Amino acid sequence: MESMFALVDCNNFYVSCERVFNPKLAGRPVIVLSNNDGCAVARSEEAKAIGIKMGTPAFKIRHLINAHRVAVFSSNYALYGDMSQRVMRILSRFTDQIEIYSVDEAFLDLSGLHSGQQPDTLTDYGQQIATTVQKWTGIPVSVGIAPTKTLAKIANRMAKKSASKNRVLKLIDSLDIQKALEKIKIEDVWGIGRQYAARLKRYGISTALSLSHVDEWWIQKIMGINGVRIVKELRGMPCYLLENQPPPRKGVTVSRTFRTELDCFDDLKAAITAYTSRGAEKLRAQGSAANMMLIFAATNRFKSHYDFHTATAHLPVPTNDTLELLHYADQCLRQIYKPGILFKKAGVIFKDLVCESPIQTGLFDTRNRKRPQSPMRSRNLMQSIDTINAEMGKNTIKYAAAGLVPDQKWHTLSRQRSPAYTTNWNHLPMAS
DNA sequence: TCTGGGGTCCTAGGACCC
DNA sequence: TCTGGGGTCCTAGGACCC
Repeated sequence: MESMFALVDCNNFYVSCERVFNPKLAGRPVIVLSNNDGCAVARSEEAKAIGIKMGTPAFKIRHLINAHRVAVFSSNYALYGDMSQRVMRILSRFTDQIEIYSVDEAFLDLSGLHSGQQPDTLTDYGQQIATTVQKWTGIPVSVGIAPTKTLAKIANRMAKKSASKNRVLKLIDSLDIQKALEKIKIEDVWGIGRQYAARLKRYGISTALSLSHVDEWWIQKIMGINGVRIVKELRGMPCYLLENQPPPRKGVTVSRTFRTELDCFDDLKAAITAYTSRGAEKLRAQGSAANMMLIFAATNRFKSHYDFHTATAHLPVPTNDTLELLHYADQCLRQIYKPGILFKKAGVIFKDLVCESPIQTGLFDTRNRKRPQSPMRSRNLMQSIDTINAEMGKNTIKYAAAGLVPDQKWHTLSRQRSPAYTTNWNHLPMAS
């Protein structure tokens, strides 16, 4: 059976989420900023049109924001995460052959639909998907349909640019594919970033079409096996399959930039405590336990002198117990902290993850001497805390070392966060 | 003054073993 | 003590993604 993929991608996702609950934003330039109100990470079409580029720091576009009355939002991950789930649930009604690729994109396997159908079946189906998502969530999406994921990415890109209201585009006939590849710049091909684009251009390869014609041996030398896969995919031979059930993550990271520089141990410790607890929650949520943890703290990377300090702890037994992890986090932090250094960012990384159950208790496990709790009791405690925090809101229960004062120096800054419309009863929008 | 966060895969090279 | 080749495992770094 011939393969056929659809890539469904939400348009300007974070901005669209804000617009759903704030209709006055329609037609206006709107941007959403990264953590700490740092960089523009989502832009409405109007914001793109006045020259706001992806990833630009907010302070560098202050003049554009003022001149064009741009609506600016801090990022609101509770809202975007919830809207993402709604979109994905709707897509799942169309097929169970779905791969949730990111917060705002999913691949659908439509090969069953493709074989022996009327010529327009696929386009109609794409329209139906786009219309349903828009109607039920208010989020506009584009749909690209093609025989490989790489071509579906390209089809999606072209669908977004098309002026028509229904943004669905299929690339199936080889002549259509040729014409499309000719228009796509090499750096816009999925898997070709800045470095490879520059290198390929030096060899005169500047469009997706010319990339599709290169010799496989040659591209293997330049880009390794992934280069070969990209070339084949551009020719219509699928190398990347639908990943229906994603494997558990191989590592878990929690890190943040602080709103100001910190040199006080207690502030840094409060931050690391919060990140460690959050990381442990993530481990438990995916049923993993860590063999190793790494704590890092860094100075401001935009200053002339940059320091990046790390310390690692190998855990005696794989664990996802917050109290135990906090114990090692503290040890690590004491290794890297030095008075007088101005830290701007810190984080925790859990690696060498294993499946959490059954808990393997090593023959020489001395954990019970250091930590009076039995593994079973701690597991029940962690479960209770996770349940309470899930039902009553994040940080209903937290660790005292993370600090009890609401507004701390290490917290991220978000001056213009919209309400949590869909996940907090107190923030429900009012009809007036 | 002000510059995000969290992932993946691949490859080359060194250590080690037989 | 000298000599050779080949396999595996691990790690760091580089590239990419959203």
